[in-house]
Amino acid sequence: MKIKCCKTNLLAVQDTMDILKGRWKVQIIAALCYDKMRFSDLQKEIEGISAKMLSSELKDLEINQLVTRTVLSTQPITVEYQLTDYGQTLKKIIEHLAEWGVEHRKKIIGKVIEN
Amino acid sequence: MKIKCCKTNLLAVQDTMDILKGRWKVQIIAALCYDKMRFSDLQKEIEGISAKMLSSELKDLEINQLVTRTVLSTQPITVEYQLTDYGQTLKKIIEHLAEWGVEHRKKIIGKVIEN
DNA sequence: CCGCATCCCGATAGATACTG
DNA sequence: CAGTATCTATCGGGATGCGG
Repeated sequence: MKIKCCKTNLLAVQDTMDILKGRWKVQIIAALCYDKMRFSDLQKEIEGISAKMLSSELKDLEINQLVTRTVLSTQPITVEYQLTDYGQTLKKIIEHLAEWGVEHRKKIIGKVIEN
Repeated sequence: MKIKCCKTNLLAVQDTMDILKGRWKVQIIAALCYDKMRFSDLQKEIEGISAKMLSSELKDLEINQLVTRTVLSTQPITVEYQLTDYGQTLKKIIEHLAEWGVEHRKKIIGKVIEN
């Protein structure tokens, strides 16, 4: 598909960003990319996130049908989150973001060494 | 490059998102993807952005070496912005975001029609 | 273990007016 | 035309405590 530079595409980009907005959503999706995870494991995996934010961000993602929430009748209760098929369609984007981030960090480190 | 689900990659993703964060940066880059543009044209192209935001977001992008700023000695003065080669490396990501946004909108519209 | 409720603060960004 | 300055409203998100 050919993307042209016009308002339609600016809006399309914005639609996507609206769903991924906030400090944590992309990281949550990235963490779920390769496996379902429990709430507490997600919180360990994602450095610095509070339970409140994890909970509310997951709810947003659930509303947008990117993740499913499964309550397990363990004692005490545990909850598993997992990407939906639809959520999986974001995987490629996440991978690109990660690759770019890695390259960017290299570039920054290179600069630091130069000086 | 193989991306694994580990903290390193969550951080890499976050590095990228930090650079693209805020309501407007991605749209600005998208607008500049296929041509350099003047300040006023950018403001027309990007629905709803104020001069203040456009100015400060462009400054951030310039600091991160994603765009260049060129003052033309016209009367009155005009300023052109254009993606750097480094900024161009974000083009693929933007395209993916746009494609996903288009698909997502289709999905949403489908839902609306269903109900 | 999971997650909601409340309180609170700093960052973000909109409106408006002004300048070289 | 391309910004800057100021003022304000809003929002993200941290801390803490409670409840199922």
